[in-house]
Amino acid sequence: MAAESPEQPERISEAEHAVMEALWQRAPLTASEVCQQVCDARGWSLATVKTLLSRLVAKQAVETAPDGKRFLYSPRIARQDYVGTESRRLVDRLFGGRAAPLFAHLAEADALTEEDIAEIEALLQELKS
Amino acid sequence: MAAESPEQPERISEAEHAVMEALWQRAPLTASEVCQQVCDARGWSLATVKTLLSRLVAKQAVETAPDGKRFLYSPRIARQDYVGTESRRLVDRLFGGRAAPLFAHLAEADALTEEDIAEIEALLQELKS
DNA sequence: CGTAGTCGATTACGCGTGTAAACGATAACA
DNA sequence: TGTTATCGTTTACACGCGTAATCGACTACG
Repeated sequence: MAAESPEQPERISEAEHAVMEALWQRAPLTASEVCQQVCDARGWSLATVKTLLSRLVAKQAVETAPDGKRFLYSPRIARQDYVGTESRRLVDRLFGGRAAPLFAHLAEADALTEEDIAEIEALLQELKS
Repeated sequence: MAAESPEQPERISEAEHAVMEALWQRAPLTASEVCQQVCDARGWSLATVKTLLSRLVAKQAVETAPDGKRFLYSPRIARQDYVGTESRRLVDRLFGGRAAPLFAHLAEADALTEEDIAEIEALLQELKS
């Protein structure tokens, strides 16, 4: 029975998330490659990326595979899942778990493009079928 | 020209947010009253609430008005605004600022109730008019 | 007038996070 | 073979957060 997989995934911080994004986009990557993807944008040094990668490994969000002398890093959790739990968390915290108010907010804040609206409409159609 | 209102509101933490919710629901309140609203649910002591209130005052998210010997606390920022920036932050971070993918996610995760769907549909109608 | 309760303010402390330097092993090159 | 570049690991440190005890002032009751 799957033993006990507490599997309560440790929370990923914002800086760590930036690293995850790099890995989700392309993996496996070496630490240096990750740095190439994110260091400029965030003004980080390679050392910082290394720390973040270690922490992600500790949190079991990333796994390593030896490649000669160095390691290759790959995500262990799917972006889908991360994004899902984070969205859910927000909806729960701010809107009592209801998605409609969130949507209303985005609408009111003009955060919806024409495209968004069209896509959402299409999705609604699917849901109703 | 509105001078420079840095107005870059300091980030409100999750524990602080719980206190804000109490104040948004009813204000002004004394520290003890806030505690009555949240201490049980979060397992906090009055001391904790006081600390959080102080920090919120420091962040200018809450203001105090003397009432005899004690203070009454009221929110200085509107829930609307808080919720708006937090939602936006999430959409930016996880979905590149596009709301449609967020919506798709919620749909896929069955996080949408019938009611949500109906409301969203109604909102869409309004938006299109 | 003293004493107990109540307030806000101050101080505390451990943990996660952001950011990075230092260290030790190893590979590559001269 | 000695030196340099490169890895991953270890250690560091300041700051914000969660959680709270303590302190000094004041009030109200006896």
